[in-house]
Amino acid sequence: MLSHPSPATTPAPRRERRKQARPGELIDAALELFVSKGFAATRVEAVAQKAGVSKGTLFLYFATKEELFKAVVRHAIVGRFAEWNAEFDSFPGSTADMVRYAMRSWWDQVGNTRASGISKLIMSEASNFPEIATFYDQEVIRPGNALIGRIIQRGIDRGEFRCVDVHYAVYSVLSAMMFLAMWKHSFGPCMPAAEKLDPDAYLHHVADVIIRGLQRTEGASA
Amino acid sequence: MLSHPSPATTPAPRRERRKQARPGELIDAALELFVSKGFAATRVEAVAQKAGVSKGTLFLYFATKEELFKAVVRHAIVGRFAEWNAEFDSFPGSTADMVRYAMRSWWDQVGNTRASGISKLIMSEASNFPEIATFYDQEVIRPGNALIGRIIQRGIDRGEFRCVDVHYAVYSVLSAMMFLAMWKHSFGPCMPAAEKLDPDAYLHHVADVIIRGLQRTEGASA
Amino acid sequence: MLSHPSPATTPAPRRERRKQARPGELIDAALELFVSKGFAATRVEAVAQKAGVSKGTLFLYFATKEELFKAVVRHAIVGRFAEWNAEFDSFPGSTADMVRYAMRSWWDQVGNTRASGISKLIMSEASNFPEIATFYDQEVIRPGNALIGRIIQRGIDRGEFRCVDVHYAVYSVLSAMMFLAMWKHSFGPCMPAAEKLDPDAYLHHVADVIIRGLQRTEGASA
Amino acid sequence: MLSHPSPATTPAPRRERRKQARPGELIDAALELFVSKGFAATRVEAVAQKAGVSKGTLFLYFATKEELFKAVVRHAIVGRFAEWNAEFDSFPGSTADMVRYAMRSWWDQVGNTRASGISKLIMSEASNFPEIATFYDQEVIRPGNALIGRIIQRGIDRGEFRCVDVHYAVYSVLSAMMFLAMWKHSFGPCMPAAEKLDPDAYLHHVADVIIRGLQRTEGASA
DNA sequence: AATGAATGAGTATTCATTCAT
DNA sequence: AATGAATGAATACTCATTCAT
Repeated sequence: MLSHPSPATTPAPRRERRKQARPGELIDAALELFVSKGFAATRVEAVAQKAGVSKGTLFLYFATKEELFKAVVRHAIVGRFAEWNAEFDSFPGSTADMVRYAMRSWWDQVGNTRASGISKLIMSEASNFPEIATFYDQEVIRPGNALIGRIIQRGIDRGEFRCVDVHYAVYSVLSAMMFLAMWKHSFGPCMPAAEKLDPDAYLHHVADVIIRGLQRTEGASA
Repeated sequence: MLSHPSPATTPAPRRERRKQARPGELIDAALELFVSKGFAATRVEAVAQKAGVSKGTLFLYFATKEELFKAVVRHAIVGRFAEWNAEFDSFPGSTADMVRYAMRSWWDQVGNTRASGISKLIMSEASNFPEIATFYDQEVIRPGNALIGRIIQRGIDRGEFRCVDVHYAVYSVLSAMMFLAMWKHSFGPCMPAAEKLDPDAYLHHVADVIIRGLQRTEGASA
Repeated sequence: MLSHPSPATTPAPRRERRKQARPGELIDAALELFVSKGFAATRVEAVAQKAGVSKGTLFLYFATKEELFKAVVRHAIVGRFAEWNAEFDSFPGSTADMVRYAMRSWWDQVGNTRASGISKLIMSEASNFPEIATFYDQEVIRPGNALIGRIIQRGIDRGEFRCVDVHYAVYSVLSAMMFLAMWKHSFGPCMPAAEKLDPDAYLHHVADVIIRGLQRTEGASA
Repeated sequence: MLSHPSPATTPAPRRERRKQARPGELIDAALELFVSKGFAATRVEAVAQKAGVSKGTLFLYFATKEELFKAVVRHAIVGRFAEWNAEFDSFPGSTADMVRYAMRSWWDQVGNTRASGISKLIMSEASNFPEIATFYDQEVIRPGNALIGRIIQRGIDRGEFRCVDVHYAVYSVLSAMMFLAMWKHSFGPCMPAAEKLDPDAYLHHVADVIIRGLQRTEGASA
């Protein structure tokens, strides 16, 4: 705001970068930072820098830091559920295999992806952004729940699984996956190599327990 | 695991002349705020106010906001493990009952307490406070893991459980509890009443699946 | 004093392909915005938009916002004084009529024009742009003063007016006109219709008082 | 926001000032700067510095820059009208003297005071702060108008003044004072000494013209 | 011990200005 | 000539931290 005669202010010769600077790159950068540092502790400047653009450019695409946050969440919710539901309808094998397949699928396509950070992010920030939590619940949690529920119901219908309360049985599977996602983005990075939780082995063993726990048996009681 | 003199969970019944505003009250207030808003988004002034003291007083007891944070975490970790280990050594019933008892115990004494927020807090802030994450791992995760591990091992030793890989089987139990704690402090508060997850039913059903999944059976295959 | 090709005061009837978006349109747009919002609070983008061109184009014509400001002021000062001076030299009627005529002329050709905003603008920004204030003083104030001064002197010379101190008597006329210009661009727009100051009536009555105040009389004392 | 282990950040030992830092000092400083630079071009930091406090302190007393602005305006409107109205009711002399006295009074108590900057400020910012302009109109302009109107009416009632339209005659007086106030804060400071408008002489001569213009006479016509 | 006024480094956001197209 | 994406210096406002009382 040069409001005075201005004694020849050098206009500063800048440039350097020239690009499409797609909002996508900003969202990617933001996702990573939000996930690891949280919303409040992430500086927009850091996001811009990570995306290789200037602070100003970020605000060209997202009016506020909060808008950026919402965009990050929305972007990560590329509902894979339609696709998964279809796979489910035509799944040929046993329901036990199906549960295993579902968990692996989730891991390969979501859990082991940067997108899994969203789960942690949402859980961490839920009380700061209730509307987003609600949105996430409807767009992700509920459909995910429904999908798992249908799988378990199939097991029951086909006589493979016990007559469990589907509503709660779902959480056996869900909690296992969510825990892994959380872990990966919280303790994961700061554990010494020796302590690291191996996701594949984790999924294998935990799925095994869950499946046996759901299956029909002759023996076993409380 | 309610660790301070204040006997109730009610918002602190402030007596007239609150001489000696104990750091405990500050820690309680801080815990609640850190859990719901996160470290960065919590203002020390809000903590002080919630504790009924002035901002200046807070700094009398905790040199920095970060020290306050550490104190909150340390304070919540008054390892109940020794006690639990003792209970375990003399537990009379079946290992299945023991698992159920352990999960309920955890819920009654930790999960259903404000202290459970610590889990969420640590997970959320782990990457911002790696040393605390490490500390928490050593003081809480590892002992907890060990305890659960001993229980499962007992089941195996006594022929009640299958010969599972104890190291991973532990996570079946752990993930179920951690998930509940996270949920309670993230989505829990913003779900409509109808959608609310009932912790007791959750624990009951999930424990059931896990126990059956661990138990020896004659039938059941992949 | 409408100084650009655009013949009307209407918001510029933009033709299809506005090739050659003349600087004049930018100056018009800038004048309006500077007058109502002030220099600092006016965004160049708003000026460009109002002129129907892009921000970049504006800088094609004006190196800086400050240059634009100067151009606006300079442009509005196409001294009508030569013309008025000529009219004065050949004015046939009484000096009282002449004063009235001068005030009406000013109103019709300047005051009631968007150009009158310049007065307000300069007064508002004088301390931020002293050189422009000086410039304005020399190009507008002083000539205007001189012109009014000559009129009053004529009245004195012809025995129509008292022997007042011309230097100060001038301000009786000047202040009346400046006040009207300021009012129009400040309170004017935000007064309820009922309160609005009617410029014609204002000029009529105020001119009347001034003229009688300058005229020779037999009675009247302090 | 120290979110990392923090490698011993030097907490910066500052202090230096210790005072009552009354909001009044901030308002004074703000008045001066707003008047000379305008609202937008005034930096809050400059205001704080001029008041001898830190930026943070300013925001301790005024939530936003705009609140500060409003406080400045409100503060300057210490309605002197009650007092003036009283003086008017018991004024012993001629109405001509009264007009002279009123103008001098205004100059001594307002115009020649830092408070006069408010007039300029309001006029300059009226379209950016319409609500304040309205407020000012009601609290200052209207009462001022009424007061002058009563004086003129007195002149008419007592046969000293002609039967002018009081509503407009008021502006003869008002415009003269407002012009002086504006001038003082705009061109005043940037005129060479030789050119300076002498307020006393200005008021004297202009008042003279106005009074004669209002007074009853035997001669004089259009 | 306790307070709360004061501080100033830090951060989101704006906007004049540049430049490849 | 004209554009509009990109830039980054500038500025309002926040909040952890200090210190006289």
